[in-house]
Amino acid sequence: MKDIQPRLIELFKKGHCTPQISRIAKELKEPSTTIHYNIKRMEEQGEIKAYKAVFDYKKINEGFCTFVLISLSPDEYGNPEKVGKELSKHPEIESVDIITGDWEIVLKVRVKDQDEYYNLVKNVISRKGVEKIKSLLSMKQLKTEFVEV
Amino acid sequence: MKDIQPRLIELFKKGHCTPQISRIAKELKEPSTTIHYNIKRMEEQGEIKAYKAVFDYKKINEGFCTFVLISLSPDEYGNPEKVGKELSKHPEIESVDIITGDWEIVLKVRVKDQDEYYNLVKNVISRKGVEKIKSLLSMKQLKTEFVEV
DNA sequence: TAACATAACTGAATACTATTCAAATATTTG
DNA sequence: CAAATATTTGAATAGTATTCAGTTATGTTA
Repeated sequence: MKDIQPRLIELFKKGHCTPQISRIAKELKEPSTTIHYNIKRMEEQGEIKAYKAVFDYKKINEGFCTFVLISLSPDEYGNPEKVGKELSKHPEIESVDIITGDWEIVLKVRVKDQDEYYNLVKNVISRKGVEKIKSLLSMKQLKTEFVEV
Repeated sequence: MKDIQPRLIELFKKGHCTPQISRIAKELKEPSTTIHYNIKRMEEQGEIKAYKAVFDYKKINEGFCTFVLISLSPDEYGNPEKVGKELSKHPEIESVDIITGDWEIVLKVRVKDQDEYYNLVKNVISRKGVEKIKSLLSMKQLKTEFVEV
């Protein structure tokens, strides 16, 4: 047992996949070289950022999912990008957006359970500049990353 | 000009990609047949749901991104899944979660601009059973679908 | 509108990669 | 501990991406 799976999950979250050119060609009824040409152009122009896997997160022990609304303290209020970029580095955080309204940042977070979530909030999210947070706990996920689950 | 691009985007949002087994094998320094075996098992067990592309959504004219908090009316309050599943069908909606707290459902939505968003709220989101909504507008996306952008 | 330049498309040849298979090794179960 | 099951692996095969050169379409300029 080499414990390949956790390493695969780590790689697949961010990329390590590639388009299925010939299947797309068949489906769109176009020559595969034409599909190839168009895909490569989209990659060069930066329209496509990555090819990655979507998981059944429950099955890979990341079934505890929350949206975290963050309010920044006055001294960091004008600089949400700095805080946001720091948070982006953490693998448990799926998305980081700077938003308008009552809150400055919204995160989507995936961890195993409440205990892990508590630790993440304590050690990562509640950092300098974060004044208040509100967690919306996902009870059930019907669609994620454009994929119905 | 065959206008391949919009068709590619549609396909890539949900799948039509595949793992790069030999590159993963090199990176993990394991035989590619071992990698192949482990990936296929994860697929069979349903741990991997899809292989898909992540876009620079601004560049593909989906730069207007919001989180939509939905409150259901008393008659649909006990049945958020029905409403959520309906909403899941729409290609502009990236994710649908049923949540705890003051709101029942949270969506992540991607459209071109404010006009398109207005139409989506009017024609799709404000349906029977949806009592009140609150939109959090994403000013800047630092990370999405685990990919830093 | 004609001449030119550039971008998009495509078939054939090639290089690369996934997949299959059979055998070896490791792990679990009774 | 024996038997069954799961995992790992190299070699052979099947399948797919990529390259290249030529063609067609589109856009630009005088």
